[in-house]
Amino acid sequence: MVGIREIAQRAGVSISTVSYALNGSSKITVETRDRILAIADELHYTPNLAGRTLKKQKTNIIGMYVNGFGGDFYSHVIDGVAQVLKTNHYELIVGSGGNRSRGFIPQKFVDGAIILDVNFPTEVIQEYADAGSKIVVMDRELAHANVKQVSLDNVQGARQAIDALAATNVKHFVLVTGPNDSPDSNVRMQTAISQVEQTTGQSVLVVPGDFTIAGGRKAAKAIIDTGMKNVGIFALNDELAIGLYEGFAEQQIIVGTDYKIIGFDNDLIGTYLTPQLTTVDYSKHEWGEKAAETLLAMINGKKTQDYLIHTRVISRGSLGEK
Amino acid sequence: MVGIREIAQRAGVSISTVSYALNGSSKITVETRDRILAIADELHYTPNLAGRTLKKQKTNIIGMYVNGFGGDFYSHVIDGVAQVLKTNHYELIVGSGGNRSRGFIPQKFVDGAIILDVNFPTEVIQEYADAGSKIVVMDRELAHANVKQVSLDNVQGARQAIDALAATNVKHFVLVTGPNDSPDSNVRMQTAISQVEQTTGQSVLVVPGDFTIAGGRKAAKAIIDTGMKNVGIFALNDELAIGLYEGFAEQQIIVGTDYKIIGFDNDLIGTYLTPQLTTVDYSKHEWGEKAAETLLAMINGKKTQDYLIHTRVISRGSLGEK
DNA sequence: TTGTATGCGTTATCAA
DNA sequence: TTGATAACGCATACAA
Repeated sequence: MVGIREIAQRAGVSISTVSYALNGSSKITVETRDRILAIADELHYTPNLAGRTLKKQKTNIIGMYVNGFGGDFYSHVIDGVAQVLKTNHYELIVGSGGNRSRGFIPQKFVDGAIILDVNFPTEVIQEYADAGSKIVVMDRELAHANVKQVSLDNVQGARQAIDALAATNVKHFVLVTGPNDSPDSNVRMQTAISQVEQTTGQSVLVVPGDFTIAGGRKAAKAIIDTGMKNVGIFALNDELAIGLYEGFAEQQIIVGTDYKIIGFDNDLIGTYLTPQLTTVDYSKHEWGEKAAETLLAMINGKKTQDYLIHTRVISRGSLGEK
Repeated sequence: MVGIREIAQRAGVSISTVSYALNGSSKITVETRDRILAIADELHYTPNLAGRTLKKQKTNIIGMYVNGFGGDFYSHVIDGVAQVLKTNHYELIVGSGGNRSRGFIPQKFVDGAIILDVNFPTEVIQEYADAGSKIVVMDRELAHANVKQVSLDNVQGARQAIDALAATNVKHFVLVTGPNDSPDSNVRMQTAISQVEQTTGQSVLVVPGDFTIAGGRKAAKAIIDTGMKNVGIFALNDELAIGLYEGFAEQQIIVGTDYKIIGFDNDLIGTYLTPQLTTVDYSKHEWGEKAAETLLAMINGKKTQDYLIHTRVISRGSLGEK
């Protein structure tokens, strides 16, 4: 490992002079600086991160924690985060699936963290925040001086979904939900239920799901078994909707007439279904951007506030449109 | 930041005693150890990574570099890597899209790196390896003492694809390729061409693509324009195949009769096409596992060799199978 | 069994 | 303009 010591020796100067040269200080002459830089280059010198971090107590690295990398979703969120960090000269590292790299947060190896992983326990986040780490959460509510939220506007999205369904004059409303412990699922569900009651006066049938394709398939069977016709289904995410399609297809039922479906998330696969899936969309990229911007503001001691990402319906055909 | 110094003070011992206690050394009495650990726990002590790294010259962190997180692909590979690392008590950090975090490699912040990103320049890898970093490449050939390859058996896969097409007695063979500078594309193409010549004696039409859906759509137009019928198309990846489906669909052409298609990669979306896409499959998870195992072996100074991931055809319908 | 002292690579303060 | 030196947090050889 070649360090500033070796460079200093070769250049016949002290290590502090080398440090000045490498950091572009104006305290030394241009000649010495150039000479030192040339030697550093020749030796393929790269500063040691651990040493620098130890001294500076700052890494310029942000940690992002996600649930997994599957599907099209995280890709766009991470891209949004990465873009903002890049222009602000921060590094991004991504940890997934509850591996121990979350330890980077209390160890201060990351200057801040962005969390989009329901499996990351809230108590742990709280503990880290107590210890002084700056954190942005994208998937829960958490009031803490060192934590800010950048969340999806699930309320708006659920209302839009119900309104779109109601506009097709369906007779029955069905909700296919996510897991019980998912805040996203619960907010969407509660909002949808009250929205149906307020705007149509009708009641709602709730079919429990789990945000997976398999769950949607099971839900389809349950819905068929009720014998109801002209039903509008709000699948609380697109994976459930995909499962519904599959479940209905097994019974030769085409979506869009007796069963109208609207999803949530605008998953790419929805565009490959027949008919294409109508869904609640939002900018995943923007979501990531805002999370990163908020975190950087916190780190730099600027004022910030929680942020909501707005939603909109993309009409594609699964409500029988066109 | 609470460090061993503060713990030592509270416990009325020296910092080395604290260090021994924290590292479970048997040099100290059980009582002092427990007492120290209790205090550490009470103060919410977390070891500082930079300090420890500086001393140990080892981080137990592996860096993985991918092209992006889009789609279903990287998810499985990363899972495979993560699983092996976890059981061996290594951390995984993932960098994507040419961000500067690749600097972690020469800075020795990662003990080794796994690269699956064609945009990661080979010269840079070589330079890092020259400087002593251990690296596993999954997407290119690179002979170097500090670099091992864990690659897809593109030759086997391409042969299997051509054989499957040939078995349907197509008259014409068409290849839709990836970018010129993609080793995957080039190996598959060259193998496919010679396989067609050797087994059928026929010649091959090559339509340049770029591994994207848009590229596939364009290729579909080009193929239709030739006026050929009964043609077997080997799309060098599934995204191209998806684009082909779309391009054919625009002309009301259903895949599987005049145009038979086989893809490569077994992308999830292929199962949502009609007919479902027949494709060359391989275990993405195993690919990741082998890469991680190889890297760990290198780090631990064990003997290793390059590894090939084998392939197989999954028959689903786009060759006109039932 | 515990303490003292040194060094990992870097930055930064102070003195020359 | 440059150099000597301390400090960051931790691990460990050696002394007590």
